Amino acid sequence: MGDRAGVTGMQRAELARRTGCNLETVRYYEKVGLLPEPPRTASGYRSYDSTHERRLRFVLRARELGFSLDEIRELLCLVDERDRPCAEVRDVAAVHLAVVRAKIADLKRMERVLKDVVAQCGDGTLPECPLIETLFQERNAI
Amino acid sequence: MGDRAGVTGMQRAELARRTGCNLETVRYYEKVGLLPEPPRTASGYRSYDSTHERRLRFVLRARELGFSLDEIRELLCLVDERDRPCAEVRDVAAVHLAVVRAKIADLKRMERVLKDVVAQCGDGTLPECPLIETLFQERNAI
DNA sequence: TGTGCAGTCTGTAGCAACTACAGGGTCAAG
DNA sequence: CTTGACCCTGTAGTTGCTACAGACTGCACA
Repeated sequence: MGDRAGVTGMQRAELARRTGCNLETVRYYEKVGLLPEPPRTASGYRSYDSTHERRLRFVLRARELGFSLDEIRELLCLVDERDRPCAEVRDVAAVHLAVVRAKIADLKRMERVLKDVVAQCGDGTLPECPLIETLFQERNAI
Repeated sequence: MGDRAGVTGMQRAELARRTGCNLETVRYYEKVGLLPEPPRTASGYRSYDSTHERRLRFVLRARELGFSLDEIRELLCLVDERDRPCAEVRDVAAVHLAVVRAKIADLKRMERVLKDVVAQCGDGTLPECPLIETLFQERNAI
């Protein structure tokens, strides 16, 4: 409970711990404009609160879903505008979904070829390795 | 035919053109030790032949299959050793296959979530965007 | 009051795997 | 003899972090 509501005065390490984010990455996200610059204590230490935590969780979650930092920046703009961003957000996600699917297709092609050649190698006692032979063949023959 | 047998005295641009490799990448592969340093003309121009082309094709093809440059270096060592590398080559490929499969699994998880939230957004007229809400939720809830 | 240690700050350098210049040299055609 | 296309080198940029070095702060314990 106390863990969820209105926390203030967090230092970087605590924010990182609470979100599971790497310590340095927090500062990096601030540098590239994904997190707002937090207020500072008298001695210059960053002082985070729940809004920072919420925003960082958003970024981390979007990264888990494979969004690039540019895409996340775009999403955050839409979130901030609050105008009726649902259609635009959906479009960003749909584009990203297409990219993810293309990557899956790529990897599946790789997987198929690799599985085949590994199988052809059998117990590895062949004099001419079929895998090596495959790799010396033309590209685009996949 | 003339395109396949014993070509000599190729310049970088021709090697790149023949293999479909980016011009700068040829030099990069040489720098990181994936291609041997070719002989030079009197004025210092690189002069490639079919063996370079063959090796470059190997590298490019392995890259297409997602092997890292380190893995390719390892494969090329095994190719050069020629001792009976089939078993070792198969092991390198098997490890890589596992990595590829893990990536596919990752991307499929992303795809599932993205597909769901995009569908939830429907025609994009909802006041509270379900995609945004999802992104603000806990991590590891995928 | 001192001292030690953990935390924070900044800037910068490193990783993969390229890609793209800038600023010069070379070479063949017209 | 000039023009343009090629070649050379080294270095800087890309993406998304991660890890340091060197200095400062802040708190507990003796």
